[in-house]
Amino acid sequence: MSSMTIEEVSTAPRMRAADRRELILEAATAVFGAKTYVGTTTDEVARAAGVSQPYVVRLFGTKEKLFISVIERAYGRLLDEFRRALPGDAEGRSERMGTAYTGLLVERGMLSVIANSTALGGEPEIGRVARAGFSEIWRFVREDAGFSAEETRAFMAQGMLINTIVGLRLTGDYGTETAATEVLDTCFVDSVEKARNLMPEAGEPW
Amino acid sequence: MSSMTIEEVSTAPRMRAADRRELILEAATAVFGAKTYVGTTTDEVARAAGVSQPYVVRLFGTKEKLFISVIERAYGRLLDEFRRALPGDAEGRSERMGTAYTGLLVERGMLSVIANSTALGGEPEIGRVARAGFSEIWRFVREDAGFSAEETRAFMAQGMLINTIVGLRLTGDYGTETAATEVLDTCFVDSVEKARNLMPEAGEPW
DNA sequence: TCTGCAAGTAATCATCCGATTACAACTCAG
DNA sequence: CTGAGTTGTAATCGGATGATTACTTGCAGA
Repeated sequence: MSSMTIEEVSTAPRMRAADRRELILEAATAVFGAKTYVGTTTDEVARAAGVSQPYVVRLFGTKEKLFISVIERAYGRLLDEFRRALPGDAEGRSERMGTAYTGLLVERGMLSVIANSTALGGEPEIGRVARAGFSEIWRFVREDAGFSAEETRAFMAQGMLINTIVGLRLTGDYGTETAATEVLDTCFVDSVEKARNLMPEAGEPW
Repeated sequence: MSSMTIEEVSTAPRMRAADRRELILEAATAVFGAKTYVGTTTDEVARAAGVSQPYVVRLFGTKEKLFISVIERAYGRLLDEFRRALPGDAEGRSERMGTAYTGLLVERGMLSVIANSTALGGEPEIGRVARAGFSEIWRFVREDAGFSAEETRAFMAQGMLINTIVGLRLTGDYGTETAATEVLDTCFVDSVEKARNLMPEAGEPW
């Protein structure tokens, strides 16, 4: 009674669990994308989402289940964007889908999470989900977009090269290093600047 | 004196440090390749190499420095193989180099380690080495092998797709799943069986 | 032969991290 | 208005892991 203690806002503002889940998934995508699955702690995800670490674990069960939700959501978003890129002349389809892919860079960690998932085939649970995601994309490109097998191979390969550019943080070397300059120039013919602005820099995570 | 205790061979057979280093690098490549950089413990590497964990740390300083040695060695081996694939008619060069790349699968973890390194551009030290490795390969393909920029892009992209096939453990789904079957058929036209035999299976690491 | 360095280990430490438990506060149906 | 379910946190635990320390053993050259 003698002293009035300041009421600290120690808890996050109330929110329905479904909304909180989505918010955590968004934050988790950014953190997992920047630091890989194994390299990320549930506490970092929690802090990025503005909640406590135990709450993240309780909402998703385990870190592994959280990551599975993250990559399922990422492949889902990718399919959404590809679907939106379908309408229009068939010749421009590949380019529109490529633009849709790099456009996902604005959603932090989205591409990196997909790239990371393709390295985790050895993990029993995560591997199954990652293979399913890859297969679904392949099937979409092949059937819904109507690419030939060879066209699909080339398209997917190009996507994996873009993942590498992002993962390696090659944009920082553009202009000063030959390989980085050329790979960016050939991958993003006349949209290099736009692509560079969307990508993470070399100085650490994202 | 009353009891004769069995002399346990508790220490590894003596070896010169340089040889031991190479032996550890080989084991580390396999383990890092199977479980990623962050997911691997120095103790696992030590056991795979048949030495104690502290000795691994002492020989390389830190886990990070060990991994850097591993990826430098991997890019070096890759360049060796590419060099050996150069001689001969120019039209077959791309195919010979592709074969050289998949041939590296026999050296456990080699390709996976390279793939993993391309996701670690955010790590200050490792990122620098990984970017240098990528640049060196690009430069070789471009200058020594004489590919055009566009040919180089396509060649590298194809390599990244192969990394994905390995990382996802797609070979296990060959024949039962359409996407896996098609991607393997298009990537390894008439050498699918050979490639499958070299690749890790889905059931965990390698 | 002996001695000094190189090769190697056992034991241990401090830290980190995912998970569990127990509790607090908000909200809304009856 | 109340009480029960939902949203959320603080505290803490046990196991793992990278690194350090202190020690042992083998070997080659003076």
